[in-house]
Amino acid sequence: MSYRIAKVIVDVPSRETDRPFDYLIPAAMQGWIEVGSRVGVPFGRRTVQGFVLSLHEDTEMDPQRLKPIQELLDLMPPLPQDLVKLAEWMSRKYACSMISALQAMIPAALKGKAERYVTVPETDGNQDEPAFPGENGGLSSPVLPVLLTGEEEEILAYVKASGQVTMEHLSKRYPGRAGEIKGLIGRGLLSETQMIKDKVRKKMIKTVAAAVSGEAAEAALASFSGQARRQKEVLEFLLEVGAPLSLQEVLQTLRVTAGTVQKLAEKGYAVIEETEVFRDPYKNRRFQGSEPLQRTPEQDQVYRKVTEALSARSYGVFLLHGVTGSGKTEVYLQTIERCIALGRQAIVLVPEISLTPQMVERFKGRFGGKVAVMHSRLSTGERYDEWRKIREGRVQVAIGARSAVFAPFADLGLIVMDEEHETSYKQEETPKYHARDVAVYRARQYGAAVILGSATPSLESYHAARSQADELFAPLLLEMKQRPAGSRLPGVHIVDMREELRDGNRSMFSRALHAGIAARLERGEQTVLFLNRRGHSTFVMCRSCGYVAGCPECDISLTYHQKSNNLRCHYCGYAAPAPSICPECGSEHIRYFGTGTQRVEGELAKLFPGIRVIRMDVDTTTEKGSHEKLLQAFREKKGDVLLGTQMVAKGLDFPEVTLVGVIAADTALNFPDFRSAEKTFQLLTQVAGRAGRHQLPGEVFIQTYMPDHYSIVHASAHDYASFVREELNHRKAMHYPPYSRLILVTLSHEKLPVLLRMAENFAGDLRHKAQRLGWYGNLERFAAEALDILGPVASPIPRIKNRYRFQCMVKYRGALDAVRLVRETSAETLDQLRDASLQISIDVDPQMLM
DNA sequence: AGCACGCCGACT
DNA sequence: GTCGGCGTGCTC
Repeated sequence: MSYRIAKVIVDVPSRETDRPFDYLIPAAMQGWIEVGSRVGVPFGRRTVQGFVLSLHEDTEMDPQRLKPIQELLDLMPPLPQDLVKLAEWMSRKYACSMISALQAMIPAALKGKAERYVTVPETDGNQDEPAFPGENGGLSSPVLPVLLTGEEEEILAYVKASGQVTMEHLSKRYPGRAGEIKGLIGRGLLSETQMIKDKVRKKMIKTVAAAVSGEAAEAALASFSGQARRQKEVLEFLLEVGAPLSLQEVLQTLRVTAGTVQKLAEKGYAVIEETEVFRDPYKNRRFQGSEPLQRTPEQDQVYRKVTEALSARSYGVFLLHGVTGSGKTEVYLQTIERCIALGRQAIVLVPEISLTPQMVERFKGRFGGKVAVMHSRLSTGERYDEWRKIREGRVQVAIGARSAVFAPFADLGLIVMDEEHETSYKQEETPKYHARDVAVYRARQYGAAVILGSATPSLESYHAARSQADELFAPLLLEMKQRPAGSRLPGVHIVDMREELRDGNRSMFSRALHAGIAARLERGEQTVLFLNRRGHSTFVMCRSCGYVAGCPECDISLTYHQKSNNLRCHYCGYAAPAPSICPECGSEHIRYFGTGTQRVEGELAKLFPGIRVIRMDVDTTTEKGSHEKLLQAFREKKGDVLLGTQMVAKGLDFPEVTLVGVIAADTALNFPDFRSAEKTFQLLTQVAGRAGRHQLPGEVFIQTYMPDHYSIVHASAHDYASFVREELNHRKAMHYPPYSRLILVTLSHEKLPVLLRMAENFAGDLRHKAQRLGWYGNLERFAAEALDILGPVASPIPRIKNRYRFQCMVKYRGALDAVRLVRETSAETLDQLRDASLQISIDVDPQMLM
């Protein structure tokens, strides 16, 4: 049986090309082309990269019209078959194109682009067979006495002399002569070929090894006269080592030249080979080994449940609700160990922000060379190599952020998702997937286990575990409530800032927090101060007229960057120098409202002269490694206070921190997002978990203007269950997730009035269709299957990059295929309106409503 | 997305 | 007269 046809998804990001195209498989590629292969195919008048979706013996197309696959780009298909299936599922679930789903699964290094080459065709016999009958060559002019201009002669001669030239190089050498080059190609005097070129090559090094041994080696050594002393030395060295060495290394150690080694190789005494090497981002790091700890009874119970599923090779999702400090990581490590012992592989997902060197250290320490790390700070080449280690089965564990969920293991056994509730698991760009959903789907494919770990599980996961309503996603709830001996949850005090103000304290520190910091300074203990970044952006405002510097292309205020003294838009990248007088009224009272953290830092310096503050925010952590350096400094007690945003709340463990202060707990609460209470609760619980993890008892102060808000009250009591009960009641009443599902549709256009009309049009169509299906408007009646459409309304950021934005929110419940409805309606709208400026973006299960 | 074809304005 | 503007249509 032979497959002659391959269905290929081409790398052309457009709605019309988001379907498979049929290609012939050339005889020479038979058996090499597989599902998941990356190929170069002719597409229109150019060559593009594509992925093989499936293989067939036949085609529904006219076989005459099919073109053959031009090249196979990798020996091993970059995508195993299961990932191709996953991509199909993703494109349905998230309304994204197949190519964007496939692209998300492979490292950027494999996003090849065609490069054009020009050669002089061989003209020995003057009747050139056209490469593809029926192609442009069909009518090719018989070889007439051609008249060439001097310019053309020159180009022709140059190409002939060089053999093969890239088009890029040629047009650089002959600027403005594109017409001539095209003409030559058109007349068949030059021929053009295209080949896909990868972004990165495999890194190759030369190695040397002795090619002789034993008696032959003795004889070889003896054969050297006094002339070739250096060669003899090299051979002696190689024989002594007895294994291949990098050429570089040999040259450096023996202080010889490459020529010497070359000579030795020519005599047949040594072999020089090209070997590929893996770029190792952790090459110069040593990791301290670690041994499994004795499991506590709680840890043991979790361990047993998960490993049972592992041994049975049965799909299972486990929601591990463990309080901060209950030892979740140790459970992960031990279950992974078991997974590896069973001959299977594991993926560890962590939020980008907590993928710190400490985290990597723990896994490298336990599993050493069995671990590949996928970090966003790696270079394209490094990422590619870590990925290849996974694909080629050289490692058993992959640890990384969101995209590591696609790690191409052959027999995936376990996926651990730490801090399961984090919003960073949802990708905000296309494909807008949620790593949790992808993890669950993959686990079903492989009969694998998923551990979702968190001290504050997302309401979606928790509710799914409690209700067991969803057959596919019904996690088993496992709890770890105990902290290890010797550490207790800290006492949490809520400070009512309204009262402070009433009593005449206008500072950002309450009297209690102030006293707390003072006491720590005296005792030489450390403090962590946390400031919610939201609502504390660094905008520029004129104090006399109220002017705020905004982006001319986006309806958003510009952010002040201290380093470059300019203003930038973080949506479109617009930058302008910071003004010293107000452009509106000319006043000099224009002020840069520094980051919240800068202001807090200033105030601390005023209140506690000589205090050493380590500030961690976007300004101080942009440089590579600065994050780690600041934490290291704090650990070495080079600072009294660690002051920062989100990033100080994540999994940090400092023995000498006995005080944690939250400057303003409610900034996030005032956000118009139905998850704001949940986010606040999660954040406060995280932060509160930072104090007193070791021998010293800890204390937490939460400053707020809403001391009675349930998210604050329950966080301060470390009471997840009560918070969830209350929050779920709200969600139910409002028909918000987990009692409904959401799809956010954003329409954008250059012209506001046009957009308005089109958005109304779209929403109207959507309503009609939903009505016809009998889905529409039943949400309020608590029907099992119901759908509602809100909007269109202006998006929270009404204009980005000079494009206006309106959005519709689809809320639905039950097993309706609402995504399909939205996708089809959006396609119809685009087809009917035929307005190139209109864009429709679909976000399924949106996390950010802002 | 490209890349070509096709039909109307300001220039040697 | 033509060089070149970008509308629109297609890609196995």
